[in-house]
Amino acid sequence: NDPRQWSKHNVSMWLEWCTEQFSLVPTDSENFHMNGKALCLLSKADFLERAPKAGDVLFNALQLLLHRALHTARLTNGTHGNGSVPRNTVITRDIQGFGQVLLQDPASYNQPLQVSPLSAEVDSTVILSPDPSSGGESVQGDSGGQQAGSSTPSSNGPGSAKTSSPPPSLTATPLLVDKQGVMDLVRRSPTPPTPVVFPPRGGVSAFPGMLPDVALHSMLPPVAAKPPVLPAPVALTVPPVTPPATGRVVADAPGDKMSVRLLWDFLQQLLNDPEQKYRYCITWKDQGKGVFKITDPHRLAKLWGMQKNHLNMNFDKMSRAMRYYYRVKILQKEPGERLCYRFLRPPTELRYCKQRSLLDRTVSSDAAANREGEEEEASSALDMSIKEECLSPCLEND
DNA sequence: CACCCGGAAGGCTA
DNA sequence: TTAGCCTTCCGGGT
Repeated sequence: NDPRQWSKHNVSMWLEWCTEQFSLVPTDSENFHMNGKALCLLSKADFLERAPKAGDVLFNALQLLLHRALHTARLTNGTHGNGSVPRNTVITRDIQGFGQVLLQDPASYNQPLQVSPLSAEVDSTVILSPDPSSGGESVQGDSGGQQAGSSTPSSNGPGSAKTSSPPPSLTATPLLVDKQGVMDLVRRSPTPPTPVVFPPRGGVSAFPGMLPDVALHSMLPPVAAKPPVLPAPVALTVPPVTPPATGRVVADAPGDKMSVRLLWDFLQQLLNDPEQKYRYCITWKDQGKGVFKITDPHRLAKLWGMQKNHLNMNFDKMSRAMRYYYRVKILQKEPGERLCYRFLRPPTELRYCKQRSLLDRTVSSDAAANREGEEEEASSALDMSIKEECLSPCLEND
């Protein structure tokens, strides 16, 4: 019953169920093609972007579920009754130099979760703040076990029939979402439901919606030449997620099949952030040419690690991944300047080229031939893939 | 010391 | 089971 434990199937059933229950404009379930963990990491803006007409209600419904799940977990665990901020969670194995993650009061449904900027680089714990009414939630990262409600929804597998009744995981709960309550929340919502628009920047598009930007944004200090020494937690929106047993911290990014699981995409999204929130760690040098500079390799690597739920990520490892892109001509090093790289293909091209093998083939055939026809061949292979991919619906709004 | 490089092996996911 | 995409580790170079 904990939405964080839903499978993709559960998520899509929940979507259907909500649509019917709340008489919502049907939402393309492809836009929410993710598991519960990822779903919980979406911000309200993400919801609105994926479901402009129903996102508000869906978001609030989910927040209610989450709130309830947290409450249930607390009751079940009953471990943290000792006042102030309980330290309950180690997010995952052997975190090195990672910032604290502070989960905020879940009562404010419109602001899922808060994470402080990467801090002193010494703390390796994730702290879930207590619900105002009681202790905190405790989740165990390493144990692999799920706390409260450990009978995971995965047991209600694909066998469940498509009906108008709530998905199995929902029916099991007495009342998970009160329709009126959801509508109330929507009404009381301080910010009007406004679709989020990511303006394209320059020649490179910003892949709207692919990155649960809130999650990332919240991990970062506000744009500043030098990261602040970490004051109070910055408003951040990472829902109170259970430390992922297997999944990714940030999301199985929906909306695009490549998603931000890919490094180049991640870099592009940071570079193209509409508010330039990440320029302290990565910034365009010449956007037109795709040249960018990594200004803080360690923080960038931490962010990437966060994205992939590899919290031991460092720049050495991340740069290794980047070097694999040399071979397929996605990236190249800018000679002579440290930490300076160049994208060799526009993101629009890359987005459609899901199969690296395609790039590989292209590149290797290039090598076999001579250097001259390189780009053309690569391009034509990409063109083919683009043609194929264009047959499927495209969420892009470049 | 920090960055850079690429081989090798292995993990995770779809 | 497999392919893709890293992640991790490493030895070596600048």
